[in-house]
Amino acid sequence: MTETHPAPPVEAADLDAAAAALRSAGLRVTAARRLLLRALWEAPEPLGAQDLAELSGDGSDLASVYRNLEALERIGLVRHFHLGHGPGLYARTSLGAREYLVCEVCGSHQAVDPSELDPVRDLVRAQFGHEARFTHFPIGGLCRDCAAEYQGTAE
Amino acid sequence: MTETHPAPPVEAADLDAAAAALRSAGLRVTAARRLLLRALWEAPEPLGAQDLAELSGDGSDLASVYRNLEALERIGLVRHFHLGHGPGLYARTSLGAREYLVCEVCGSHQAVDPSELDPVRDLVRAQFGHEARFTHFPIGGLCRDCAAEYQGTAE
DNA sequence: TTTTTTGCAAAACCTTTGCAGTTGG
DNA sequence: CCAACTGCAAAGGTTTTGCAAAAAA
Repeated sequence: MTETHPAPPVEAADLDAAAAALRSAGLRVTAARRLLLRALWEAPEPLGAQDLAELSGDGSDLASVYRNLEALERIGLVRHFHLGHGPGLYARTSLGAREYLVCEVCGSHQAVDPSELDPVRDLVRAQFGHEARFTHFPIGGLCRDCAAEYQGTAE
Repeated sequence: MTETHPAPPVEAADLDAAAAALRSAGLRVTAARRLLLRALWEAPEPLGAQDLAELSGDGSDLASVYRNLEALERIGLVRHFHLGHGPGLYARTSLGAREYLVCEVCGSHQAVDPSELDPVRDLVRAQFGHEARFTHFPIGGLCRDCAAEYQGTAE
C-alpha cells in the first residue's frame, strides 16, 4: 500500500538525449512532451506540475502534464519528491541525485549530495537492513537555527 | 513555506487525562471530542481522519474531526505523519514516539523506537547541524527484501 | 492506418472554510 | 449568558480518469 516505485535514473544531458530515451522506450515524442522536457531541463530547481504546465506554454494541459510526468518518471528521466504538505516537486534525474533535509519549524530546506549521506545509509543498513533513500521523503526535523532556538524553550 | 509545526508531546494515559489536558488548554470537552479521543485511544495503530470519523460513530462530521485533530495536535495530545501518498495518519502521542521506515517498492513499513535512531540522529547532527526526526516523514528507501531483489536486477 | 497521445471536462481525493445553530462552562 | 464548538454545505488544492478528436510513427 502507498508505494512510490522508484525507477533507475536515465542519464540524458540534453533535450535530444531525452527525446531519444523516450523513443527507445516506445513512447512518442510529441509537442507537449518537448515543451515539458524543455521546462524541466531549463528549470534551475524542482517544480510542481502546475508550474511546469505554465512554463510549457499557454495551451499546456495540466492533466497531460501529470500523465507525461508519470511517463517520464517511469522511464527514469524524471523524479518527484516532497518537501512538505503541498504539491509534489519534479526534476530531471540528469541533474544528479539529490537528497533533502527540511526544517519542520521554519520550512527551510537544503539539498545534499547522496555521498554525504552514505554514512547515514550505512548505519541504517547495518541496523535495519533497510536501504535508506532521502530522495522521495526528506530528512525532517529542525534546522540548526530552529534547533538552537528550541533549546531554551520549554521541553 | 510548508511548515509542519511539531508540538511537544503531552502524556495522557487515559481518556480522563486527555480530557483534563483539553480543559487545561482552555478547550472544551465536547461529545464529539470525547468520541474522537476514544477512537484514538482505542486504536492499535495510526488512522486517517476518515477512519477516525467512522470510528467516532455515525453522526461524526469529517470537518469537525479535522478541526479537532488539529486542536489535539496543537496541544500535543496527537501527532500526525505520512507513510506515502494518501491521507495523513493520526495517533495519540501517549503511545510513545515512533519513527518510521517505509519501503518505496513494496509499501511495507516498520515503526521503531526513537532511541534506535539516535546514532543516526547524532551523525546527521554532526554533519549538518540538523536535528533529524523521522516522526513526520519516514525514512524512505527499500526494505531488506526489496533491496536484495534489486541486487540482481539491472542497476 | 493504427496506436498513442492530447485537450477538455468531470470526478476523485484529502483537507479547509463559512456560517447559522447548538452547547459547554 | 457567551464564547467555543458542531454539523452541514461548499469550496480549495492536487491528482486522476473518461472520452472523442488529433497526431505520431
